[in-house]
Amino acid sequence: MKKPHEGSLGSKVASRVRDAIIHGDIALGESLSEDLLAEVFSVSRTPVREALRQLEVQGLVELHTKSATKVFDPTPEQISELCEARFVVEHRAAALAFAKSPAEAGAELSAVVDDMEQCIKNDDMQGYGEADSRFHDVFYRYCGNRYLVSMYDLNLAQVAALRTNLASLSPGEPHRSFADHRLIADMFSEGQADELEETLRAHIHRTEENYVAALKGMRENSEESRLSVLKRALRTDRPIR
Amino acid sequence: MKKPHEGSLGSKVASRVRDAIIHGDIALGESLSEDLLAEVFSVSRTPVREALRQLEVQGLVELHTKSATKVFDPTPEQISELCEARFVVEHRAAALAFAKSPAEAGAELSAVVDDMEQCIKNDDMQGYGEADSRFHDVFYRYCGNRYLVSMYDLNLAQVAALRTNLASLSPGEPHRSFADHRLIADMFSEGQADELEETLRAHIHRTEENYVAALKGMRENSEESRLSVLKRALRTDRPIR
DNA sequence: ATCTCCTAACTCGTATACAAGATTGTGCCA
DNA sequence: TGGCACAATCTTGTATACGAGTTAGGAGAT
Repeated sequence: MKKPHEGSLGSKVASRVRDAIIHGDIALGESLSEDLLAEVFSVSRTPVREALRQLEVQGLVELHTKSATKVFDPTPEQISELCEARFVVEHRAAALAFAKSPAEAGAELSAVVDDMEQCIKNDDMQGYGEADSRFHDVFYRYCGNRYLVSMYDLNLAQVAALRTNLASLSPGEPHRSFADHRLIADMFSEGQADELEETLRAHIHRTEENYVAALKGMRENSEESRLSVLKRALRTDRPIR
Repeated sequence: MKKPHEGSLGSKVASRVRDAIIHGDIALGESLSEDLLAEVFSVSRTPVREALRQLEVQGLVELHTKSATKVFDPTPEQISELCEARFVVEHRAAALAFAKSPAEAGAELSAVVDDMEQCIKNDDMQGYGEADSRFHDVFYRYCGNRYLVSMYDLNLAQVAALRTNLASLSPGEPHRSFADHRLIADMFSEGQADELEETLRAHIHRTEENYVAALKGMRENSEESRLSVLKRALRTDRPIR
């Protein structure tokens, strides 16, 4: 009795497309098509459809009947709502994680912050972004509530996509972001729940402001062949099976 | 440019199966099959698969590769986690609803509570359950955050299913539940945020205890023909299209 | 030159067929 | 009688074909 559809082609396609969106290889707002994706990955439309449904749940694409499906393209209001919802769930996850496994979770947080410091020294922005994801992931791995985890999954991918697509446009980052994370990790280790909540709120709120600000300065798209763009973006040289 | 897949067969099938699970026509833990559902609804497996994927997201069914898909069958721990997550999101939604539309939301809450009172007088348990759903729904319709709404959707159906499948076994209900709702509606109208949070927490916590207690007393299933059970449960006399 | 309408291409929705893994029951053997 | 192996059956995964709605672009008229 195995778990859901882990090894299915649909999940593999979903992963590839998700990564491409998160890494900015596919632009926000770009329109996709099931036929095109099927051709690119050399699979039929069936797993592609399943993949797009998964991505829709995570808010990465918008499906329209009998019309193109488009990569999500958030408005400023949407970003605010996303960050608000994220804070609501995450501060509770952090509290639960501290209640259940303060030592282990605290150690992991510190370790991730150290990684972040290294990435900043090496000017490795992608590495920093991934460390950022791992940082917040710690709360959910130790919170012990599968429903909070699935709620987090609802906006996890969107947050990651916004980070790589917009954060790079914010001057002063990631140094202020890094200071936040260091602070949060320390407060967690010392069990300062109230201070942690406030710092987490401030951190996510600053993130929100950065994204909204960066959003005001993005238009034009490259006018290249759709197929070739996707082939490069999705790295089809690495076969999906 | 129409919205997602509202009118699709997949969504219709999902609705029907969801209602059947919520109303207790399909037992918790029962195993389904795509072929069977397709036959019952006179559609192909394709929309059935899509429906099951939707229900999986809402936690109503569990999919297993190359094996049966089963209706969810929560453990006590799972119920606790469900209620915890629900409270986290809902108390925030309530706060946002009050901040945005205190008058309208308050009026709707009071109206729903009046409906509840009528249902109790008429001993209409199903009506009471639906009113219960509408009550909590008010917070989300006025909270103005689409992400909180989608988070709520993650456990909305499960909560409804637990209510009809387990709540009837709890003596003293729904009178205590009704008192909670009246209290919450009043506190909301008066803007007593802190008291509302505590009452909401107590309400959901009592709900949790009722479900967990009721869960300890449910085994055996009727041994009827699977197909005929489903045909009756899903009310195939009402064609799906 | 511009606007309108119509057609052709494109997109998703559904049905069907085939393939592969999982389950279950049965019969053989110890 | 108990356990094990095997095969028939059931389940889901994937591919393909067809249909219906949408969109975009071009031809024609003004």
